[in-house]
Amino acid sequence: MKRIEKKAHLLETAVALFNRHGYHAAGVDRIIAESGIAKTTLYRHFATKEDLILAALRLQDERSRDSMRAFVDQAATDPIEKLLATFDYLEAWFADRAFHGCPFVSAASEYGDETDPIFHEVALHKRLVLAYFEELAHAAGLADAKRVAEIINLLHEGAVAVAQVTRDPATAGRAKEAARRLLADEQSAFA
Amino acid sequence: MKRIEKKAHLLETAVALFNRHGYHAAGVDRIIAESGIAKTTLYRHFATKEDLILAALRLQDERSRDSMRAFVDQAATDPIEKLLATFDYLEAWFADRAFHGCPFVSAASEYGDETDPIFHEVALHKRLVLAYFEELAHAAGLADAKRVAEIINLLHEGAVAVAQVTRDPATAGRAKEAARRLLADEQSAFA
DNA sequence: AATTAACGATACCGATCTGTATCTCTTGAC
DNA sequence: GTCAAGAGATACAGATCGGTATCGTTAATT
Repeated sequence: MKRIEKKAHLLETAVALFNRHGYHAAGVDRIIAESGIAKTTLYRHFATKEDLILAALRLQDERSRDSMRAFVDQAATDPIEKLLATFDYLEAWFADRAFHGCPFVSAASEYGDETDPIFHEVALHKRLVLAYFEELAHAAGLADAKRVAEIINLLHEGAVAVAQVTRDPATAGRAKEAARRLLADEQSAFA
Repeated sequence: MKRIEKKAHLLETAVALFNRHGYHAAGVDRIIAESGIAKTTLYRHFATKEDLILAALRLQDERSRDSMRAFVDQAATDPIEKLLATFDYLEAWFADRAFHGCPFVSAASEYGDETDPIFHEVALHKRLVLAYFEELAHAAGLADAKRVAEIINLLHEGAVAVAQVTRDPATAGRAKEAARRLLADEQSAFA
């Protein structure tokens, strides 16, 4: 395994353990044991555990937003349908055995101080996701794209939190139905 | 301070520290240091840290459901207005400096194993809150009270998650507006 | 008032935490 | 082929984790 592959493998292992056990509970020793890579190597790539957490969050930020976009693009062309398709993306995520809630919300729970770099990274991710919803709402020609995006975002976050506890992927479908009705309202208001 | 007061003080301190720093990060040593009570005393009242966490969750379960009910009862008499008033309760919660997200969702993040007693306690709380919404929806004479309750619940959880990161109490108002429109739909469907 | 039993503060236990120092080995350049 | 430089594994360091044993003190009962 090459140097860069080790770094990637380390990150993947860290992401999995952070998501399953939380950021404090998943220790560096556990991550290196699971990945089979030496601790020295880990600390060569990541100066501190905080750096590792930040890298794990950044990786998941890019990956999740890219894959949601890809999923949505192949699911629909109409912007309104794209907004609704984001909930199908959620449903697939919830059905994954590795789903244990939103890793960003979990990070915000464990590092809730607003001055913490980890909290900052979480806030950044959430802003980017919201911006994506707003982009879709704007493309749909909705009058108040920002407000619509916030509502879609609320339903997303709610679905994730509910599914985290109920472990029921159908939660996404209920959020989608609510979104559909709210979007219909928005459209008819300016028909 | 009497024995029972010490136990209560210990619990209050634990609740505050768990919410601010998370369940793993808030160690027993920190809790006793902050409360000024001996470790022996803590372990006389709570066999393990897990017991303390469970007690903290149960306390917050009772307290939060009781206070939400009290808030709602003094805010409105009509069941639909009561459902909407739950969002005003959220707004007041978000505005509290001690707000750091839902302590139950945070617990589920750190103890995500479905066999964990802590996870079980979280699931119980969430079921009870949902049952309250369903009770209100039923009292409102809505056809599908269960589905309505689930939607209200989605908006609640979403508002909490969003407010945890944005620290914006107005989030509750946006969720309330969405709820109002969805409830109007429900009512007009059977008008 | 004497005795007993429970309680609280301190010191300590082994395990685990993040992070580092050491020492060996591999690998690439000349 | 030789030497140098960087990477890996191991052992360890200091701090903190959850939990306990010891011991002094308080408080209730007879």
